[in-house]
Amino acid sequence: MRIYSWNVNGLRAISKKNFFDWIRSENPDILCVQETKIQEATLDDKLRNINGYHSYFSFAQKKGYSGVAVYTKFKPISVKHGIGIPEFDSEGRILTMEFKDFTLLNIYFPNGQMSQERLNYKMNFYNAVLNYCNFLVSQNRKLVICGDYNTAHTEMDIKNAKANEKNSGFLPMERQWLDKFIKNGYTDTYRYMNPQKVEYSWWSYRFKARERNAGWRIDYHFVSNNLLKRVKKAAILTQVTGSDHCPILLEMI
DNA sequence: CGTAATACG
Repeated sequence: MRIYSWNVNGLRAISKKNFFDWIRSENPDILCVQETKIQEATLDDKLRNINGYHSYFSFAQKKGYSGVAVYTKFKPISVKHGIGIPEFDSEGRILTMEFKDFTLLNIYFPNGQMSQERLNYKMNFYNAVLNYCNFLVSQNRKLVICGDYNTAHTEMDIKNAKANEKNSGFLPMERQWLDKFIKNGYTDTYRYMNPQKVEYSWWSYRFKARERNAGWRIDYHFVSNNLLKRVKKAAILTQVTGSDHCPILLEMI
C-alpha cells in the first residue's frame, strides 16, 4: 500500500506538465493532492476521471484558491468534506476517507505568511485538526494524516533555520504545535524511518531556491501511533519537478 | 518566481 501526497500548486497547470506521466510511472495506490486551485466548474473530465482511480475533490469558495483532492484505487467506505467548522470548511482544505483498516486525512494546512490574521487562522486550524484527530482515535480509528502542514519542524527540516525563525513556517509556536501533535500520539513517519536524513519537500520559486537546495520539509505523512507498526517506508521524491513541492511517499504493509 | 485571477503563496 503506497500513499503519496503532493502539493501540486495548481492541478490544471501540473496536468499540462508531468502529472499524468508521473501517475502512470509511479502507480500510486492512493494519491493525495493539495492546492488544486480549481472549482467544480473548471474541473474537466481528464482530471476527474483518471483510469483506475476513484477521485474526490474539496473546493474552496474562493476561485483559483486552495482545494484538495484524493485519487484512490480503493473505493472508500465513506468520504467527508471538512470537519464541521464553517470557517475552516469554506476553504476546501480537508478530506477524510474511511477505508477498511485505516482512515485517511488529506489536509492543506493554511499558510500564515500573509498577515497576523492568517497566522491566527492557521494556529486555530491546527488546534481544530488536533481535536478532530483525537476524536477519531478515541473512536478506535487508525489515522494517516498527510498533506502540506506549512511548517518545518526542527532545524534539520530547513536549510536556513536562523534566518527563518521569525517567519511563519518556522515560528516557535508553529513548531511547538508539531511537538504537541507528536505528544498526543502521532508520528512523523519520514523522521521515524529516516532519523538522520536531511531532505526537503518545498523550495520557493524565488531566488533560485531549488537549485541552491534552500528548502523546507513541510509536507508530511503523520500516522496515529496505533498504526505505526504498519509503516514500512517513508520517502521524499526530491527529483520530481512540476511544482514548488515534490511528492512524498508512505509505504505501509 | 509561479499559478490563476488581478490575490496568494
